[in-house]
This record gives sequence, structure tokens and C-alpha cells, in this order.
Amino acid sequence: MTETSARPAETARLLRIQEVADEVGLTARSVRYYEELGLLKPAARSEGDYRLYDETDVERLRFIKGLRDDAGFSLAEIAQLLEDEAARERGHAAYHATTDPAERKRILCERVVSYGRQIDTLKRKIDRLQAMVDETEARRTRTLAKIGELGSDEPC
Amino acid sequence: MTETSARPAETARLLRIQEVADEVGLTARSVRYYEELGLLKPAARSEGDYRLYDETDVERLRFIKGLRDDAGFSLAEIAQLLEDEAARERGHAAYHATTDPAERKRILCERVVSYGRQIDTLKRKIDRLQAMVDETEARRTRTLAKIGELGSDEPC
DNA sequence: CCCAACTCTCACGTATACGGCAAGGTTGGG
DNA sequence: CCCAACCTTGCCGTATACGTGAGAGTTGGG
Repeated sequence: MTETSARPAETARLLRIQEVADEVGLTARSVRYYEELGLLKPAARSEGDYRLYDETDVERLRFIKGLRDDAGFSLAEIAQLLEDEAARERGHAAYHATTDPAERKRILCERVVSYGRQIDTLKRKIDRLQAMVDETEARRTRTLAKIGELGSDEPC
Repeated sequence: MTETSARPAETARLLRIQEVADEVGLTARSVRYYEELGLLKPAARSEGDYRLYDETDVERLRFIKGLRDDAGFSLAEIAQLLEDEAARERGHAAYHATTDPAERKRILCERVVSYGRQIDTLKRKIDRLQAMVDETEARRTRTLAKIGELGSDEPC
């Protein structure tokens, strides 16, 4: 199971815009728009300037779609989160540029902090949603109690 | 500390649009817009047609703002949730219109189902956000592990 | 009664997040 | 080489969610 990186076919497969769009459930237009906003850049361009995307790009688009659809973040907020991501990647480059363990540690620690911020952002949203769930559940419980007071044994 | 409800000043205080807007952290324009979309109607209008809001309206606006800001729901989705709420309130009226325990029970059960739907909607969103948190935490943990491999004992 | 502050109803303007079309260039199988 | 299918940039259109006046009326304290 050694990854010898001697498999070009695995990494060389680049997708055209409609292919990635289908892959992640977006439209080609949206993908271009995200590029316009600076959210991602295709890994390459063909001879005739066709956008060509690799697996990393697909991941990134999935991430963007998740933030937009699931979390309800605006593309501006997503841009901010991705900027953090970019900082981490710059750290990655810097990481390989040095062999000093202390320096490497510092880079990795920064990345940890960045992940932490992202987690906090998401968790705050979860907390607020949970509070709404709790409130609604409380009302539901109160209603169920009222049904109980009404006499008959089985709730519904 | 007995609430004798003999305090008219407590319930009679109606707020004008800018006052409610300040109260819940919205703009007067937004409040009017929400009314335009049918999300709420002021409890009353003054002689000169000024919108007048009571505490219920304020609650409703807080709820709307919560759904919009915290949960990231569109106003259309919020309208749907509020329609459920309205159905519950119609049930409330119907509840008091009858004295038949069976009928009352049916009404309350419907309300429970409605609450259940709302809870599910919110929980689905939480689940997706939690999945994103989990993934990010996994990455964070992996990075921390890398730091551990780097030698020095204290993580950061 | 007066007037400053507030509100009303249009109505047009704006930012976001795309949709959709035009006019032209690219790709790739036959 | 051909051509159908795909892509390019450019640009205008659209829905949502308001912002921002205009012009007129309302409120409430002095």
C-alpha cells in the first residue's frame, strides 16, 4: 500500500467545468462566479483556455457548497473562512521550506489555532440552533403535558 | 409578587416601529418588509395609521431574526415555519371553541406534530453543521498529532 | 396652535447570487 | 478536415432582502 506517486493516471485526471459542477451539485455558472469572487482557481487551463479542475478543487467546492447550503453562510463569510484555509496552506509551504523543528512546530500550532477558530464559528451557530430546538421542545412538552391532563392515557 | 393582572400599564404599552426595531436589532424598513411578506402584522394601528406593536410582535420579530441570522433561513423558509405556527394558533382558537375532550386532544396532537416538524428542520441543520465541525476537529487532531511527533512534550 | 420628530406610502436604487443568451473559440471522435 | 458538443468572455436579466429618499400626514410636548 505504499504510495509511490508513480501513478500519473490518478492525479492527472482533470475535470472540465460542467463535470465538476455535476460532481458537487452546482452549476457551471456558480463555479465561475465563485472564481470571480476569488473563492477558488482551477488547477489548470487547457490549451484553449478551458478551466480544468483537480480533486483538491472538487473538495474545495464541496466545502463551499456545504457552508452555503448547510450552514447558511454568505459567500463573503465563506471567503473569510477560506482565507484562513489559505493561510494554513501557506503555512504548509513554509513548513516544508524549513527543517527547524521549532519553526515547524510554530507553523503547525498556527494551523491548529486556525482550525479552532473555524470550529468555534460553526459551534456558535450550532448553539443558537440548539437553543431554538430546546425552546421548541419545551413548548412541545408543555403541549404533551396538557394532553396528559386531558385524561385519556395514550398521548396521541 | 402575585400577578394580579390589574396593571394595565404592563400590557397596554404599544411600541412604534422604530422602537420595536431598536428593541430586536432590526431596521424599521425590515420590519415593514416582513409585514409585506406576511410574516407579521402589527397588533394595532394608531388613529393616524402608525403601526403599533405589542410584546407578542416583539417575540415574533426576535424569532424571525433568530431564524434569519442564526439559522440562516431565507425569509421564504421562515414564512413556512411561521405558517406552521399560525396553524397552531388557529388550533388554539379551535381548542377554546370546543369543550369536547376528544376534539381538544386532536387539536393539541396536531400542535405536537407541528412542533416536531420544526424541531426536525432545525436538527437536520445542526447535524450538517456538526458533521463539518467533526471533520474540522479531525484535521485539527491530526495536526496536533504531527506536532506531537515533532518531539517536544507540550503541544503549543 | 406650532413645530420638531416620527411615521406613512410609494417608488426607485443596491448588493448578493446567480440564470441565460450571444458570438465566438476549442475539443475530439469519425 | 468536419462538426456536434462543450467552453470562453461579456453582458443583461432576475429574485431576495433590504436602503434611501420624496412628499405628505401624525404625534405630542411647550
